[in-house]
Amino acid sequence: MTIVGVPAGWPATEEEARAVQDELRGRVVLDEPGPPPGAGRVTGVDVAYDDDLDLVAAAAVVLDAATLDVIAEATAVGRVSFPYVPGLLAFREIPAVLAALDRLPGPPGLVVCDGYGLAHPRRFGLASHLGVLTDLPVIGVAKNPFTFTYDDPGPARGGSAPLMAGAEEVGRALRTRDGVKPVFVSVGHRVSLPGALAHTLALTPRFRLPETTRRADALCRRALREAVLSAAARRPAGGGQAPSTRQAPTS
DNA sequence: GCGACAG
DNA sequence: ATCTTGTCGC
Repeated sequence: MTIVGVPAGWPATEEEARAVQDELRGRVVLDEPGPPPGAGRVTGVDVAYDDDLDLVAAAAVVLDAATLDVIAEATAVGRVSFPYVPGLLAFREIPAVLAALDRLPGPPGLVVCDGYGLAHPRRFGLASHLGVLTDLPVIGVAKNPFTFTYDDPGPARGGSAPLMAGAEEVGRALRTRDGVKPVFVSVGHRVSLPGALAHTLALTPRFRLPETTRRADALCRRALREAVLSAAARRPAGGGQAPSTRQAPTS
């Protein structure tokens, strides 16, 4: 199995990463409504990690937007490309996600990712970054409010309230199921906020989280397990093979 | 300065 | 994200 390396020139420090965000931020497109919900394709992307083995596994799962049936899926396993730093999540996830998207047999349509887009300290979260690099329509659906504030939406599915960064609305807290904690939706690239909300509701007929993220989450965990197992199998230590009897290094 | 902080 | 047992409910 091929292991995706860290791209040449990938930021190595937080300063470099922030500079990249500042440079790419201007390429985000916010004046397009995006594809209509409930038609065409919707693709979920997600990533799982094994920090000990320095492995990251990404998955992309394409659904028929009308039926939510799986049309296609792809995975990629790579080297961890950046530590987790709040505000710099994209640098940790994007190389593997791009590799998984590349391996899809057809076009992804709208992409839904875990995390944020516009709702970001520098207004350039994962969903925006992925959108700029692929020019695909992308939205972000996060499970936590990050540093933002919001008033509780109405208790019924469909209720929403502004997600605020100070006095600026950067997304919405959206109740996708009656009486269940909201999710946090923000625009990534080439999709309007109402469009992002409509897509999120279309993807949550049964569960709090979009069907896209659920499928992608399950697939990337599976891919990571298999990568960890095959890595262990290639080494004597935990792979069930005879222990190595090498000479201790003489200093 | 300290704490909080998507995944 | 990930580490983790049992438990409540459809």
